[in-house]
Amino acid sequence: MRHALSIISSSTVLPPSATPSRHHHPRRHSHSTKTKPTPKQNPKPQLTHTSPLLSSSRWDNRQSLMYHTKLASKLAEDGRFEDFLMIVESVVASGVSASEFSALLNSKSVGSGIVRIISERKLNSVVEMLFNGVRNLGIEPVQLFDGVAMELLRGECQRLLKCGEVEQLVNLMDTLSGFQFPIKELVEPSDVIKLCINKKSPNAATRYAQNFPHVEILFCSIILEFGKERDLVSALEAFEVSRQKSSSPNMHAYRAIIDVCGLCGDCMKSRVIYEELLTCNVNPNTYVFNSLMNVNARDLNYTLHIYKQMEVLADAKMWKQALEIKEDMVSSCVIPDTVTWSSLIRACANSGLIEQAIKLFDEMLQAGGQPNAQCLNILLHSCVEACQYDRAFRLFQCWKETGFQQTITDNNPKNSEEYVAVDQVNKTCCVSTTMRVPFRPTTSTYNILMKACGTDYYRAKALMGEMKILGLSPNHISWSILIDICGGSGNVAGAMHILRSMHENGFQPDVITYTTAIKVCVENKNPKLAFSLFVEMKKHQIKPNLVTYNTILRARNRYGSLLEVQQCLSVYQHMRKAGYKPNDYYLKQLIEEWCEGVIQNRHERKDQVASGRRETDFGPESLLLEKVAEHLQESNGESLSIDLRGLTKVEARIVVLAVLRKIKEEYITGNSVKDDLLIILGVQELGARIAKDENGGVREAVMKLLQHDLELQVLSSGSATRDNIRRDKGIPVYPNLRLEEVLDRSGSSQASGSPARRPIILQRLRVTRESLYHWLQRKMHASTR
DNA sequence: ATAGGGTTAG
Repeated sequence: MRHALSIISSSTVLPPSATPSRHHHPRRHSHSTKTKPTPKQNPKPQLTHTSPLLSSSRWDNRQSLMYHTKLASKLAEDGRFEDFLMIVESVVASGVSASEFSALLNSKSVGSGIVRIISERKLNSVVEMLFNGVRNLGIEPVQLFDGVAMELLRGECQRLLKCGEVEQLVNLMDTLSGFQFPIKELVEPSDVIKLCINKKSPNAATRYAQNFPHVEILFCSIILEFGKERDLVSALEAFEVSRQKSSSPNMHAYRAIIDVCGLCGDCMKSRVIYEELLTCNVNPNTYVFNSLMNVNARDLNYTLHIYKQMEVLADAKMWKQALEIKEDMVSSCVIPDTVTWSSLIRACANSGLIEQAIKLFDEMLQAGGQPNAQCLNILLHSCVEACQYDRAFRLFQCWKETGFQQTITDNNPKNSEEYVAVDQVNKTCCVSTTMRVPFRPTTSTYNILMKACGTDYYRAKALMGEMKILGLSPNHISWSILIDICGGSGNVAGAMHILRSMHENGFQPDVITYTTAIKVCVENKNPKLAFSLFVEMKKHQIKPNLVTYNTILRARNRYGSLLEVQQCLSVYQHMRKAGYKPNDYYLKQLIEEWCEGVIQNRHERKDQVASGRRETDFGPESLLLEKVAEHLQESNGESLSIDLRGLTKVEARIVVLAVLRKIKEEYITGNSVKDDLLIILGVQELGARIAKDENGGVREAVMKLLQHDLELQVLSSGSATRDNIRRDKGIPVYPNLRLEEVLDRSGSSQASGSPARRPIILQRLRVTRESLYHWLQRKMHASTR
């Protein structure tokens, strides 16, 4: 075999006819008797990989393709993936499209090969090698698995689960998910996690959890599950991983581990964790506090101490407790300081309680508190958050006029006498000790006020001028806001102008600035400009973040051209490469809409879309989008074949429509249809009965779309179409590597004992070039009317 | 210890 392979790797390629027929496996002949071997038409051997056997006869090509397909399948079945890859590689190198060849492969063989490797515990490195290999050739590993192969793999995973082979199972999941393999379909995630818990393996549990988008939630449940088992050590280990893996502190995880400390009777540990949280400068939320106090309920002193800390760390929804504390303080004649007042006000403001916040501010003044700019800014910001822009400006006006040396009011100036009167009373009530010093607005104040301008660009601009008069300098935040407002008023050009003028003012736009500008373009339906900004920011070494990606992909409106959809898909792919989890939901919707645009009677379709069937009918994540991306790539223009395997019927429809839309776009730009359109539905052994539901109704759905909706002429594949497989492309031939040789030397019992294997045929459809042409004609005609 | 810009569906 080594010898054979060394010949393979040499560059000399001979046509199959050069292979002595006695070396062929007899079974193979029994299937090829239909066509008599034609005499050598072209005895000249092909010498390089780069010039495939285009001149060889049709018979030779088909014959040798089938031969290599069988050989590859056999090698895979024996788990000899290195040799397998070599075959696939050479077939692809000869010009056969990778996906078409993979469709021919007996996926059951590939599946059982992998399963065998798994059982031999050699799995990870081998599977990884195989998957990387096929991926380099342009085949997604998942394509190697059809229903039967998946079933085999699933069976093996279930066995590992039953036998409690945690490490092996999780290793496998890790490897597979690295290749976008739908691992959820192999074993129930909760079962795997349960097994990890039972085996006391937090490491395996967290490793597995990281394969899922909702990893934070899974981490929490792992921590809690260990807690239920009273296994604090494992829970802590899982918590540690969750802390390392999440970019920002996950309060849910903190709460979970504190609860678990309680469950396991180690309240001191919970305190340590809390202290750690504080040293990271993180504000725990109410839930964390509640749990902490519950766990430490027996130690009243500590609980009280915690309770006191809460009043500084006032967070959202904590206003109630905060107010209670304030009451306590006031009733015990303790006057809170400015920071405490500010925190109290923020607690209310964050909960959207502006009335309460303003009331608190009033109280603060009455109690002799010394307000400062931050405090006012908090108040102003809460008005802006609640869209009470007028109020924000009135408050600011009041600030400018009085400097808050007396009680403020944001009500009508008419009532101010009344308030002054109240103030007088207050002044006499409170021991008038503190002198109130007026304080100046800051850049932040103006930034907040600019936000309060809504879409009034000129007002915002005037504020920026006022800022300068006061000796304050606008910062990059001010500029970002100005861009946002200008764009919000529909003035994209103006927004771009501001972006450019930032440089002159000495400011570098940052991620947020660019994201804002991109948002402006997207909202004003200028995706082209949005993409150019996206390119520009990357050129300036500014890394887009999740918000940036979401913003540019968010454009919900219909994308006009093929180019725009291609750009969109490429952003999507970049995003995944950058390690962000894209929200497929939007993009799927966008792609679907774009594709459905090919159909004329859109009103009819809209109802169908509105009926809400689509959410339920999508297969493994990202397979659809990758498929569409693959088919819309410009380089793909020549080969008109669509591989629908692995897709649901809804997805299959979208992919077919995408290709049709691409054909249409190209037709408009002057490129007419060059060939029939091939649609690969799946593989099937010759003579085997087609199970109706095997392909989930994909065939029916696609037929309905093509024939009924679009009135295209569709030819179904039978055994007759086998002759057409790659009739125009060459197949490499390696006379020294023979199927029988593989069978003989592999020593596999299946090899000699198995019944004759049937040749595999592609189940596929062919849409004729003529009918596509007519369809385009009809469309053009309809659109000019 | 307190403040300001871009986002997130079901």
